[in-house]
Amino acid sequence: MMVSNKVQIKKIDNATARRVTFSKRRRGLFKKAEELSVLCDADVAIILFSSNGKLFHYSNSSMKDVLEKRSLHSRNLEKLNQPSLELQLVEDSNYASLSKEVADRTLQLRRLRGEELQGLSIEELHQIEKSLEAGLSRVVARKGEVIMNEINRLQEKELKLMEENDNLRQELLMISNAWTRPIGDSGDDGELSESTNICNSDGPPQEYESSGTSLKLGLHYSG
Amino acid sequence: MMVSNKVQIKKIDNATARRVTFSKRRRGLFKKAEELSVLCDADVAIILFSSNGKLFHYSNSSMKDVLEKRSLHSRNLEKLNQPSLELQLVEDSNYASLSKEVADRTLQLRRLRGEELQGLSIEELHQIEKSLEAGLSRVVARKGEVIMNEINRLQEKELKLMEENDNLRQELLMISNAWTRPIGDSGDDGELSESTNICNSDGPPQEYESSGTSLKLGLHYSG
DNA sequence: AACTATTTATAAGC
DNA sequence: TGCTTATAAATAGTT
Repeated sequence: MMVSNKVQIKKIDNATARRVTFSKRRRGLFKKAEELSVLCDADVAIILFSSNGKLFHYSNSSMKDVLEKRSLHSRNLEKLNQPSLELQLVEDSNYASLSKEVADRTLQLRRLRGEELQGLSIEELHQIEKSLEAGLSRVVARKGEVIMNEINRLQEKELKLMEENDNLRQELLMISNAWTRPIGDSGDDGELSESTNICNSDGPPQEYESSGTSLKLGLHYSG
Repeated sequence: MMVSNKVQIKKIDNATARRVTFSKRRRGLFKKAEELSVLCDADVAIILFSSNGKLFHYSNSSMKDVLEKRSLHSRNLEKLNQPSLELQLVEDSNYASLSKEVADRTLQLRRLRGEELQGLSIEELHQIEKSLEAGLSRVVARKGEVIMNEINRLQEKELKLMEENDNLRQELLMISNAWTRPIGDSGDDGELSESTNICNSDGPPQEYESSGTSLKLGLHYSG
């Protein structure tokens, strides 16, 4: 018995059953909305017309004023080509609540910057102070993380560059050896000491864009 | 495991979990709304802002056309008939920029709370830190002001009350003197020492609502 | 409205 | 994000 088989999602013909289901599901829907707004810190508004044309609505606190003001004294906007009350509600509340959110968040931001504090109680000021301290400690912690990451990255890069330097020095040494018994022509001195301006191991670290380890000097030696 | 114990309906602290739950429950909510509208032939519209300020909405078909066609807003329903295309565009961009502002401020707020910091550079983190420090110092300063004001206010009130006390004591003294040579009738002892339960200068400070300094005891003495 | 068998939603894990 | 699954929650049908 009870919920014997899957409910077909189609219009309920029996008017009484429809009213009952409407009531139950309306409550369920509003409850879900409430939970969503609390759990996820979201703002939600629901406007609902029964098949008899009766209006219901739900909204969590921060949207409440707008919706309620509207639905209570259903404003005397212009009547002509009235796009129906419900749509006005939706549209107006959309825009108005958006405006409200901007204003709200702007005020919060300014207070976090230490502005617009007049009229706040000691307790409220204390709350803001706590919030700032908490945020500050998180930001500082995060900065520390990022800095450590950066340092690690730099250290790794340094290591890599030192390796690369070693490789370069070794290749240079090989070249140097190759030049001591030149095969090709000319001979305007084949002097290449281990300390040249091409690669000075004592100099400051230079910016290598990870150029690989093979030497490309444009010199062609054959050995 | 899984949904092991009853879920607490309170704000989810973990930002990631909150986003996931928001997505899931948003889908659930919209589904419920859809079912309600079909089963019960109702009209329903839902407007939803995530905690990041992002806008979502649902509406069943009979509300949908208008909602979507007019991008769910248009501030000036006061405008006659169909607002011109340009006007709608202006409104749309107004709305869009408003939306953007909400998102923007929301992000700023969250970062000031130490959330959503991933991907920020050291410099950016440093800016936020500076901003928090500046805000904190202003808030703390303001709190100091408010506290000092409160202290001053209390001190002034204390002074005033002490004055009032003095006046009351003096008046009492006068009454006391008056009673030592009674003019009226009877004589059931006119004993009124300086220490009565009417005004005991050694008692704890009492809450006087600044009742002025003249004595109204309902006693009439003639001297 | 209250009750319950059943369906549905969903939190946690991956 | 999407899928899975154990469990909590919603609810259809009946009283």
